[in-house]
Amino acid sequence: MKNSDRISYNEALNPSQLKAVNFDEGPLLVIAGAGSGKTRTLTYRVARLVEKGVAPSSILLLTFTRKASLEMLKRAALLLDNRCEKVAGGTFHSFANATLRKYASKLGFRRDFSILDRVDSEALISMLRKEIISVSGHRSFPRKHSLAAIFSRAANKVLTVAEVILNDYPHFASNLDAIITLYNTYNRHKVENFLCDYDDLLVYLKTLLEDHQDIRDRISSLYHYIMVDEYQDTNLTQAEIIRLLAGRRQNVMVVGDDSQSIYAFRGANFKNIMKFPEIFPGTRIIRLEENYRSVQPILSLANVIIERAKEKYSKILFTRRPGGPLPVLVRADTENSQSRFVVAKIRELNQSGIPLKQIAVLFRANFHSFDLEIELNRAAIPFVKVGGFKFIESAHIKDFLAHLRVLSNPYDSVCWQRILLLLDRIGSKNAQKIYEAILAEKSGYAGIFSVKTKKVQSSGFKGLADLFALIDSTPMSVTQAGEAVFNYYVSILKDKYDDHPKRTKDLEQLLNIMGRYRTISAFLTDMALEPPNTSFGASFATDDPVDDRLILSTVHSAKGLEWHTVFIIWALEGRFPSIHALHNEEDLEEELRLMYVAATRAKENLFFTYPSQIYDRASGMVLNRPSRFIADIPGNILKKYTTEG
DNA sequence: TCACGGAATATTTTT
DNA sequence: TATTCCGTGA
Repeated sequence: MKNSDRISYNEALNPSQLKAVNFDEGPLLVIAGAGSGKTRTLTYRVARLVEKGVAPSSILLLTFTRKASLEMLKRAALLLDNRCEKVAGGTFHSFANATLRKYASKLGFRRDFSILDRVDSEALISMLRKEIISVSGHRSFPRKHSLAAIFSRAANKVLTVAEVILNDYPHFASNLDAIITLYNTYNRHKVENFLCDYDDLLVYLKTLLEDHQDIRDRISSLYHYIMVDEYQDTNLTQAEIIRLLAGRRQNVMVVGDDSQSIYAFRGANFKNIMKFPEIFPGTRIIRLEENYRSVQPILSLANVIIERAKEKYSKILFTRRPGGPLPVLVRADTENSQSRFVVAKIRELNQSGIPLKQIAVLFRANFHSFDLEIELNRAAIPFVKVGGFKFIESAHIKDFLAHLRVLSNPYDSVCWQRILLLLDRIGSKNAQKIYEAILAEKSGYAGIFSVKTKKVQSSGFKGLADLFALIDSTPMSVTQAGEAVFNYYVSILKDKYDDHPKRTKDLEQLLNIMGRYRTISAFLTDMALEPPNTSFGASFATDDPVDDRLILSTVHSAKGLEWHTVFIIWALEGRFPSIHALHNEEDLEEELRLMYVAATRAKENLFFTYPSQIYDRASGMVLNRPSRFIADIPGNILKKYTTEG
């Protein structure tokens, strides 16, 4: 662990990186191009501050994923020593959560509030929706998924629901009033039942800092140095939180790339990075423009693509990796010939010695890979599709966790609903009644013991009450409580799913994880904010020795990654850019950046493919032109090619 | 009021 | 491909 030699910053870093790492006080904006060693720079800066004697706990490092922050601190610890692991921070959401638990009372909130993930908030919306619709009686009311998207967008962009609908969902305008009513109901319900969705965490933190100067001063005096990764992906609320935390010191270093801002649909505002110097006067700007990833032809093409962006910090990436083949644009006849071309090319590369896991196929939307997946199966090429399946969102995990969640927050209506619907003969109406009866007792989850309705006798309700009685009467460790729930739930699981062995394994693994926690709420918080992302059951069950697999991924999920060879399929006008973005300039700009992100994933080889003509059923349009982002690029930068047959 | 089955629908998703 | 939603019969 200990590294007694001094860190050799001069050898490890290029001049720009070094400037950023050695930067001392004041606001700093690092524009870090794709593949320019952004993580390296942050890591070295953490190490340097700690080496200089700055207390690790007074450094706050905020990121978007748990993986990113762990990775950086681990690498910093390797450079210096494990003091670096003590640096404060994590994700925006986990930081917000920790702060809110501490000061919950200031906001009139229970300390044991529940965190709703996307599935939970959709469930809640769906629950509340039934009441609204029966009143207003509209057909073609948006689905819960769309409703959650609208609400989240409103929160993230600091807009009203009406504005969001009129701007982005005009086809729901006829339901405007009902949707607004539902939104208000949703928000009220969350407050009354101590539920926080992801967006609330940020909004409440911002409110806390704004409304309570004493708390703001206390928190901001804790952190002498603040660093933010992926700043281009912050939304207005997050930018405001940073501003409020910066306090008088203004020692804020943000790192990002405006050209890689691709999360506007989630409320990210890439203008935050443009405006940073205005918010923090005296900002020093450092650009990292040397790319360590791609060969020159790929970089030249990427530069041409992003050149067309209207608003950006100008930067020209360069590389010291000359040579390499030109990127290729391949025109195929049909969707299937596109797939067959990709399969054939992958075979060829693989036979020439490129491991499958060094090859990725990227696409704009998840369903774009369906046909390719069929061809890959036929060709017996193993692959993994990333970003698809979410372990923590699978029903059996959510069922299990729901039983634990009502223990810490007995008002958690979403979980009660979930728990009760598992029982025979109990549907949404009965569940609602029982939930109200539990609350009426005003004795926490113990209210369940005194619930008495006719239906309740014949259903499995007794078993459920027994479970809570057991937990209530016996002092239990976290794991023991988990085991009690597990023993109760497995019988339901076996009834409900024919693949229960795999799911049971998942739960057993989850019990193992629980052993690491001292309290149930700590466990639940991590499951909501920093969950494990693989299915244990699946990895043990599919005893597959193959770990060399081709990667299929959406472009969004590919950000930050790199491969020897990258295929970008469906480089077709109407697909990429998406048909939904064609009539809005801002959306088109984002599609352009998305294409840039896609292209800059490749180290050696880059292929774009498109079918020459397809009928898009959703829009009723024929799509037959290559993506505008690469259509007119000269042949000395992008080679054109047509599949035969 | 619940359970079930068929028809309709679908951009992207770090928390 | 996988959900979600809605109508039907018990």
